[in-house]
Amino acid sequence: MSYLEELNPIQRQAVTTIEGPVLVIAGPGSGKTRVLTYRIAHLLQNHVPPWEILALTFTNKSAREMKERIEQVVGPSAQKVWAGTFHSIFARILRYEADKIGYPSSFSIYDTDDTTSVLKAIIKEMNLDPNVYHPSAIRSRISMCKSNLITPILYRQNVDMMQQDRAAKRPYVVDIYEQYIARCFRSGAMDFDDLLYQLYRLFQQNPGNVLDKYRARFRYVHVDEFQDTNFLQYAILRLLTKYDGSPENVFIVGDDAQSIYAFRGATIDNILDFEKDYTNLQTFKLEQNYRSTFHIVSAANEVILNNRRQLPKTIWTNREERQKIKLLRCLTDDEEGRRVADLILEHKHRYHLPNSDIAILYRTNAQSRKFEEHLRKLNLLYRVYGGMSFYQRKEVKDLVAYLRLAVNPQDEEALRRVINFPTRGISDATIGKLSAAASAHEMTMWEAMISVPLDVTERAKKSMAQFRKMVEAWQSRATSDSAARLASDILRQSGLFDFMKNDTSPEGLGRMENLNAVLDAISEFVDSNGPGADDDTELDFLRRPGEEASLAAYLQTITLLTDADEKNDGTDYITLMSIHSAKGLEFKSIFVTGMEEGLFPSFMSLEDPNGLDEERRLFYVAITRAKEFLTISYAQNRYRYGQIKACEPSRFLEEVGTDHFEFVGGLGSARLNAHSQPTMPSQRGASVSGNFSTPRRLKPPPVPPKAAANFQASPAEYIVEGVTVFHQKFGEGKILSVEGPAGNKIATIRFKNDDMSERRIVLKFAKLQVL
DNA sequence: TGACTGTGGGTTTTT
DNA sequence: CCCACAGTCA
Repeated sequence: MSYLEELNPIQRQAVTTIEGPVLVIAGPGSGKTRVLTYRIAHLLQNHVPPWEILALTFTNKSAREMKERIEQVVGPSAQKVWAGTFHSIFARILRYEADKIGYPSSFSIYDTDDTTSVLKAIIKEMNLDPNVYHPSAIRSRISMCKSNLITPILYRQNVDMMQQDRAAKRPYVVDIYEQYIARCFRSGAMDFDDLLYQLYRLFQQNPGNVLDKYRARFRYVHVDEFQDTNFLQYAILRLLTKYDGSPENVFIVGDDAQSIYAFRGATIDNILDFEKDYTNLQTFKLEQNYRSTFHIVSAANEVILNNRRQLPKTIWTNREERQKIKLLRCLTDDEEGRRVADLILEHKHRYHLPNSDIAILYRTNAQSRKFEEHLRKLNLLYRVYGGMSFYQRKEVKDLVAYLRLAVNPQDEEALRRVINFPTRGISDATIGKLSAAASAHEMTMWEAMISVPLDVTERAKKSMAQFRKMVEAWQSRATSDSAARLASDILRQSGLFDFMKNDTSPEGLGRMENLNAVLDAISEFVDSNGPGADDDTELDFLRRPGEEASLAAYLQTITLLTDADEKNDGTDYITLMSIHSAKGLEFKSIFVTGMEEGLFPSFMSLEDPNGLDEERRLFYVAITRAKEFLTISYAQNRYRYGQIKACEPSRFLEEVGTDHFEFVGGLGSARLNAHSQPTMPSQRGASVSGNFSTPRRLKPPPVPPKAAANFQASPAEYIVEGVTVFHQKFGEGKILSVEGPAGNKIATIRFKNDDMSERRIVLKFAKLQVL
């Protein structure tokens, strides 16, 4: 029982309370994951069979980590615990039970792009204006409905919602919603919300007593990050664990202060409801922070105090004081990028940090570019998360669409995607007729292709017949043949391979590589999930041999992956990600960037106190990711929509006591100007340093006095081709080239407001400041 | 059919 | 500024 000794008394109590409902309120860095994993390990040690244990998380990554850590304590039986994301576990259950609610077990999963594209098609068919019925806005409204169990019928009965739609001049949203549901169903497809919603329906309707089966099976249920669950997720949890005679072994872990998904329907009410619904509840509060040093923990406490509603708790640490929080004031977003990169380099040397100890966090993904630029200049390796995942790339989606079609030909989105790609003589006009026929008969395009005679050319008919034959051939092999072989045949027979192989550009080769990577991934998937992967299947009624290795299972898995789930190849890189994706992670050195009003907090939230509180929690999450070094930066001017805009420092900075900050030297190295008297006056608000021409001003003064006051020459090594510099006499200019030996370099510069087109300037003498 | 151009619109966060 | 999309041309 040595693992119990690694826990503090409260943690140990929580872990060893194995009967009845348990709520663990866990502050950042308080050993939340440890408690969760050790609790499961403890169950296993006490002879609870692994398949009776369910653990639900939000990301694949945390599920994987959890499994690994359980395995370290109890060995391989950990792999049989049902640990995964809500979406992936539910997809798996739905795969087994699909027929009970009228879906094929090989149902497709529509990702956000698929969903949007279905909505676009519906909007178009209904002759509605896509500028009014903005597809992505409709998508989020539908998503909101599903997450709150609002069916189209309830929608129509809901006076408020109907009123909202009328007020927004889009009274037909509910009709789109209805159409959308019908289409998805016909196509044998579920979107992300359906994976929860349809499971709820299944459980609620309980055909064949299916719910009782799962109740009996999952006797120990765990939920991580409970503060991020939405109404629907909680409803499912309740169905599963709250009933007459239930042992109510529900173990939930969360922190209201880290709730950052309210915008997606997560609600703190779930924690409060949990206390009401499970009356035997035992609550444990983990308040000791083992992660971060003093200034970081204190700053976090001070900030979160400004939120209105929260469960009372105080996070404390007995880790030593160490570093203060570095605060970087930068003139522009570009300078922010440069200085963060510089600081990282310096940091690495001074403290011998590997790249993997460092992360740059930001509010919006678009901010990554500046950092990438400057990290590249310093030859620092980095990886950006939150971009397009592997499976979202066009070529991969194309191949996957073919695979989806082989498994489920009703999949309309897949069909649309590939029916004429690569081109096979089925024109847009033909596709339009096919689609219209399908709608008219309330069937899928695939069905229409089979049974509705179309008024098209013989050539088009022939092409369609050929296409059909090809897909049918794959379809007949989909369940019997090896997924890997089938996929490889599909790549060739579809014409994708031939289409791609002609492209020998570097990008083309990369795309080809990606396709091969999909094939490899399928082989690997089959190997690790195939028959024999599990030796006591008969005890685990959900594991049917072979089923888990099917092509359908693979396709359903990959749609739920994000780029955070891609394997890293062991290289040592700096992490760049949004704060949202950093939730649950920790790094020795964290940079929280872009701390400006309107950016963080986001301008979308400025009007709304709840929104602001959520932004504040997000800031709380951001700074508590840091173990030892925390650097916070903001820019006074930032490009937005291609134009430079003056920015105020974020209000959140004022909420941290100045004694936790160290103001770092550099160009804008005054104190935080919002609440202490700036040592350099006139850096606020609209007084954009004049070296940027504001769009409305026709002729900016040639030597803006304010910029001159702030002028600080940059070292010669920063002056390289392509950078923008400021010269005290000539103003803003761009470096066209740099030549000559080190120490005696000459730069060719084009200044914006200068009669001469170019000037050659000897760097040794000239004072230039990189902007 | 594909490649190119202009324009219009948009930035919050994600399974 | 950056992207997606519609429309035009070869």
